[in-house]
Amino acid sequence: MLGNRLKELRESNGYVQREVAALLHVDTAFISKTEKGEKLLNEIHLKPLAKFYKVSESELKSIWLADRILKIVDKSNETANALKIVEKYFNLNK
Amino acid sequence: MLGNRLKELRESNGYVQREVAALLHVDTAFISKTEKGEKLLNEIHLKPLAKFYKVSESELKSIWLADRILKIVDKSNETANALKIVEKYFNLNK
DNA sequence: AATACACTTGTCAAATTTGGTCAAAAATAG
DNA sequence: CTATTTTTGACCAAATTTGACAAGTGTATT
Repeated sequence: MLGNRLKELRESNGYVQREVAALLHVDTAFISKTEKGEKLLNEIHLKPLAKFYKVSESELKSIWLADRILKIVDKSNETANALKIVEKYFNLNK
Repeated sequence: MLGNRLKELRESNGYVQREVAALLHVDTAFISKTEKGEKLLNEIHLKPLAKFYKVSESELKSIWLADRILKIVDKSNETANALKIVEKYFNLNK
């Protein structure tokens, strides 16, 4: 999810992975894996990426959080219920 | 969250932590911590607990999942967005 | 076909998290 | 007061995660 978005941003801006890796001071192999959704970026990388691509950090953070949640849930009623519980807990949605 | 529910179930059924600990083959200290929300139970404990208290495993699993999600989110717009993304991903709701 | 660059993949060490234990302290019940 | 229950804190092994490194694949260019 975040991987796809970042790959899209990278390509539409004409960058190669090496440049993103340099920005974040990580290996290009790691960038490859994050774009493929094999690994998740560290939260501290969201801000520099948002600046780099001129998108809101909030957008990236939302997708990043979604990815983390997706790692622990599946498509089930329990998941649907759990999400409702969390929403109610924070009284998000109205 | 799950801790409160389990404590409620335990007390309303007149058990002490030692008995629950025995059921799960763990220390009473650990039960105390899970009831206080300091530690999360392992998923494998949900089934025996559900049987023990005669509630659905699905209920416990939902709350347990919610707890795990709550550990990685906070009350923010990003959280609200992330939950929407996850719902859409699984097309839960509708 | 050789070189060059972009990307991917496998493996691994180090750091972190998870799921507990143990001993002792504190609360509570009898 | 004393016996039982619950809580606390310090610790730990095992599982997971993070990200580096080396080596591989794909594709253009020459």
